[in-house]
Amino acid sequence: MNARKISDSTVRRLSRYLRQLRDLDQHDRKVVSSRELAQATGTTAAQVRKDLSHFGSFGKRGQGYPVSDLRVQLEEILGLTHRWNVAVLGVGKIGSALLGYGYFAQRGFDIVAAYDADPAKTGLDLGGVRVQPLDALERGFADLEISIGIIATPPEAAQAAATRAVRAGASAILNFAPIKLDLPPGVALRTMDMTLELEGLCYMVTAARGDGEVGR
Amino acid sequence: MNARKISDSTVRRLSRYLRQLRDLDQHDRKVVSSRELAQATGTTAAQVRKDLSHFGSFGKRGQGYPVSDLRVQLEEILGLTHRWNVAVLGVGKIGSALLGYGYFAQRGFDIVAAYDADPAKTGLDLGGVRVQPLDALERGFADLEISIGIIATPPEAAQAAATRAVRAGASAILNFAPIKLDLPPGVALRTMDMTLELEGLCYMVTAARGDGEVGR
DNA sequence: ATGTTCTTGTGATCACTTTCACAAGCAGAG
DNA sequence: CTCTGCTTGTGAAAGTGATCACAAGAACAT
Repeated sequence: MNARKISDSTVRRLSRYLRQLRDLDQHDRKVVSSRELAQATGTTAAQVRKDLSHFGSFGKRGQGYPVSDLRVQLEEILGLTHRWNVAVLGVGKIGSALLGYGYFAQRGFDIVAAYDADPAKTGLDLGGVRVQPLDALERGFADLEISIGIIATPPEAAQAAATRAVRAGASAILNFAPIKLDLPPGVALRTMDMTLELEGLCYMVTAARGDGEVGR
Repeated sequence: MNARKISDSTVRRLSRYLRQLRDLDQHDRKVVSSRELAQATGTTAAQVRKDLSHFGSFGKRGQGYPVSDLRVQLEEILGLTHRWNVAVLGVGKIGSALLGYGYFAQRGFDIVAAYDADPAKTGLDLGGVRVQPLDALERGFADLEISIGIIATPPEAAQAAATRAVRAGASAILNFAPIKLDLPPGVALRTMDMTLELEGLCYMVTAARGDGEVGR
């Protein structure tokens, strides 16, 4: 078990499986087949089995997978057995929306700090978190054991903010700024680029005209 | 030129090239090499050339690519020669943040309508757009020629909202709700799932402990 | 004209993912 | 105990995307 290199797309699917499993578990379903899991998450049964097989053998032939056990296993694999402390850097439109976004806490992510370069924002209480000046970042990351930084600054400030967060101890960055971030190796990075996605949609719509089909 | 099926990842990269080209163009750079474009967007020179070669032959050997021409070509390929009208469905934390997000307009996307099921929100003015009840959706999509719907409702309402938007004429959906949407074929879909990305980061961080490296 | 230097465009190759197909195994009925 | 129906786990095959490597130009200097 425990294979070497698991692809990004596999990890994403694992997350989706977990989401579905939590739901099934809450409804007291005991067992689920790869087929059903696949249908609910938009993939194929074979893909589900391959994905899981990278980490072990969790199912029973002829029966399926035990919902509760598999849920726990996936939580362990994904590193979700404990809660994670998160900081938001940049409290503009996006940043403050994230501070009020309830689903993070529900899924084990606690936003415990918020920082902004604008002194006018210092002290603001947003969703129970008080906005602090950037200079409080190092102390905050250390004291609160923050391991994930969410970059929600304007693009110009994003690189500096990310670098600073990493130096202060962040081991992962979720970036909402529409730029490429350079981070030291060993730091995990995911970028959510909204205009990029919108442009992707435009391509699909435009390319579909005259053509037959459009993406999945 | 104009190949059959262009992969999602290629389209994403094209968007990044375009972003860089717009920047270079504004700074009056005339020519750029695949190497430089690659470096700025986080890929390789060969990849840049392959990506572009799917659509034609835009460069000059020994010289590079003409910045302004290539910019226009990419805008045409991606379908960004005209502006796009967008509607936001669901005006909670995320929805209202999007209404105030300036970079959309800057990149050619105009949010021209916002809808919410909650009557208490009807009439609110957010970033210059007045929130309307869901029942005004069909009229709005038709009158304003809205082709992209952004789903920012709670997960329970997302599928219904998306279906309704599509029936009202949307040809693309950008989904912020953490669920799998089922849409008729021919409708383009991209999902931005924040908790999914956070969980991906957790995996990387967790898997890295004991192991050597962590994903890019 | 010729040579030098540079960079594109692209077939070939390589690496990685997904899909296929089926033996292995479990449960329940007869 | 054996037979039947069902589902997992997995090697092999197919498919897809990324990388390599190099011939084909383009500009400029001599």
